[in-house]
Amino acid sequence: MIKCVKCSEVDAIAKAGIIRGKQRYYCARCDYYFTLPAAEISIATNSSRKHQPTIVDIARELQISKSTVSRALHGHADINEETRKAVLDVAKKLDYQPNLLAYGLAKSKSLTIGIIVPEFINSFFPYVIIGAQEIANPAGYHVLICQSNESYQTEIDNTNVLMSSRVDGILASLTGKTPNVDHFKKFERAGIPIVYFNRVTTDVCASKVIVDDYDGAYQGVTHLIQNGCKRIAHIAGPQNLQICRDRLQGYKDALLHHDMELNESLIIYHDLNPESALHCAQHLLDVPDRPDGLFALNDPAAIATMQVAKEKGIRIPDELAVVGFSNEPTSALVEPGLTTLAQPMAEIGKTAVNLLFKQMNDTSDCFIPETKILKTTLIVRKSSLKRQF
Amino acid sequence: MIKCVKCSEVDAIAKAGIIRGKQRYYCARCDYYFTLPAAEISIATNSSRKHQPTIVDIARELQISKSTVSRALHGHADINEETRKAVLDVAKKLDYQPNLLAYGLAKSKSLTIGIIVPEFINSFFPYVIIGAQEIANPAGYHVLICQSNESYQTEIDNTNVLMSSRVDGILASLTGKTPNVDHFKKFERAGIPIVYFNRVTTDVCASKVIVDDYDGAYQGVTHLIQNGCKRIAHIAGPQNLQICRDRLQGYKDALLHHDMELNESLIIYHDLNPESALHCAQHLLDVPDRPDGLFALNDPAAIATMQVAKEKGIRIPDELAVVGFSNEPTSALVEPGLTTLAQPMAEIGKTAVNLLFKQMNDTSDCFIPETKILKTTLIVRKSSLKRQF
DNA sequence: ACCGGTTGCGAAAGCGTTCCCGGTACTTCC
DNA sequence: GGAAGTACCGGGAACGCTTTCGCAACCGGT
Repeated sequence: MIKCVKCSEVDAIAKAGIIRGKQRYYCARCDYYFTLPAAEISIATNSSRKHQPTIVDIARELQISKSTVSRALHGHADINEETRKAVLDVAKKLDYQPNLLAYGLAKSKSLTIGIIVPEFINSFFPYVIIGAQEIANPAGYHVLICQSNESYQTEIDNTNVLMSSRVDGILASLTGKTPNVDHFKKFERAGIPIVYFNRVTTDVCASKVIVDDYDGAYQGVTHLIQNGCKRIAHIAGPQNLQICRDRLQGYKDALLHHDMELNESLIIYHDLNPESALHCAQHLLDVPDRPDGLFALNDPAAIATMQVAKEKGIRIPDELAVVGFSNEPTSALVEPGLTTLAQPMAEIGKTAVNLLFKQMNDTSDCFIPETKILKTTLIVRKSSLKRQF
Repeated sequence: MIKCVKCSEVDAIAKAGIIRGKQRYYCARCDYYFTLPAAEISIATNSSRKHQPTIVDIARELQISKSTVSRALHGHADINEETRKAVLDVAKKLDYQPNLLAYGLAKSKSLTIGIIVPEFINSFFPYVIIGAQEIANPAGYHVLICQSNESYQTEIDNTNVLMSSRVDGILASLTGKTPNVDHFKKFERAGIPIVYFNRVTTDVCASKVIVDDYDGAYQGVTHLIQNGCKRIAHIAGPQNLQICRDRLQGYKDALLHHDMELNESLIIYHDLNPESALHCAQHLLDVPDRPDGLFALNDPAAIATMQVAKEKGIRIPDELAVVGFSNEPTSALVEPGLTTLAQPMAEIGKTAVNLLFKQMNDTSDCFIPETKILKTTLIVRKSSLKRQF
């Protein structure tokens, strides 16, 4: 005996097909289609994921409205001190944790900043990230880390992930293969501020944090010259990156200003993949007229070269003096210690986040990007001090 | 001339105080309080944050409902192929990116897994994270990385952040100071699966991924014994961590099984802070009856000891043979190369995520935790091969 | 003509917040 | 004693999405 769920009519009911596996009925009297509720099937289905307390739970417990709870939790005005305390007590009792997703949806901000780095196996980027967190966390922001793994496609994917996550700002360091920054344009269009650091390009108008790469390279190469090197090679990076062009230029200018000849065959291009470093080193040390000095664009490349040199029995620094870039912790551990240009890694992260915050809080309609250039410091170790000199 | 916004009465209007800076009126006829709307003030306020396209935008463009758009975007059934294509086209045209916050709110899942690590300066955890991402990303999950910086309080804070972010699962490796895992219990209560890896404790019933630390330590110490060491020291870790207890036990048993005496004064406890490593090394090498072999609980501690030994002019391995643990890339770079027990780092990450997914998809009401124990491999380098032996 | 069944889509209820508006009750002041 | 002002609180829309369910339109077989 089927009763219409609306008019409780019994006689005017007709079957009206099957819908989603359930019998459908039609009540001719009230012209209404309906199916019968699934009769208490699975009252407690799979409730493995328990209900997390919400402000509504707190409100119910205290018999007040959720607006009041929300106000209380945020120390808003318009709230009685006693009420506030009561809310805070219940919140603690229920172990309430605000739902950041709901918060983000309501406020159109996620309290998250995204960081895209090419890798974090070497210490450079981890240190930058730690610096960034040191500023971001106390400000209530947390950090979503994406690594592009030196892959252009992954970098694009990462931008989409961060876009979907509705991050409030971006810190980015490009891969060596990124030909353009079109995939970052969407952040600009969406009004999401972005600060590039370290690996930047010139063809974009945005805030940047870099070190004085030209100057660092110039210093490093000059140091090699002063230590008696006559044929100085350079492991350069991908030329899409400004950082690599600057270091290359610093190398070139240092040679020229010291009246040394510039030999293109002594410049090798590294694509920043770990394996590539070894190939560069091999190549470099295999040429007939071997260099007696090397300025590498980063410490891993310098260290890789030192390893290969050792295998070949080439003495460092006497037969080959080496200077790296970054002063990663490892450079102090290798034998001999690697002379290198220290970058203020944590400082880079901090500066970048500060720049980002500045841009996020900027209310003027036309924001003027800023470029911060930090200084490098030459750290002299044994890898560059030729004995016979 | 004020008109009541309800009944348009003019005469029965009286002023009724100021509310939030605005004049309030009272209409005696309809017993109604009201204020006047703020008359078009700031039509275009600060719209620096542009509107991101939503499914409603797509729906409007195609004159269909947002339900249909949602279905189309997810390749649902109940959708006409043509409609689906049209939706996809418009989505592409508008550069639509789904709002993960809204998605998460609606579905009560964030497609995010949280990872808590004590640090990521050394290479171990980065490699684990990369392994984890290799499984998580293709499955549509992304990873929220928190580092506790070896601080118990920060670890607690991190659990709260991850709770608020409504992550769908947790991978955790504890600090050396974590006395208990009460702060992780909330995940259990909320039904959020959690897998501990590497730095685990015994006092919790959860899935774990570890390596056979006991066996690794046993192998390492045996190797030292076989290379002629008579007095083998051990830099041990905090005893709240099972991993450290196991390595210590492996060390002890290896000595006992080879009829060597166990000298408690040769065991030094490292709290895992970077500076502490140097203190341990100093202490170890300053004792009058210096050890001739060292098994360190990890590579950084082993390398720190090698550094200190070098400064003191102690020859490695002849005067002090050293074995580390983990096979971080640096251990191959130091001089002499560090003998160590290789951990399958990426494998640990992958296994942990797989275990997590297994638990997330588990529908049975009582999940049985699993512990995966991976194998270590002894990598012999020069730091342990005494010449005169 | 009617029933059984299929296909495709729309309406609307949530998800957990925030925040704008009203509204009540009370105090203060002329 | 009435108007002005203060202190608090509740209702409800909005954020962008998923999902359930209702319903129209159709088709084929009796």
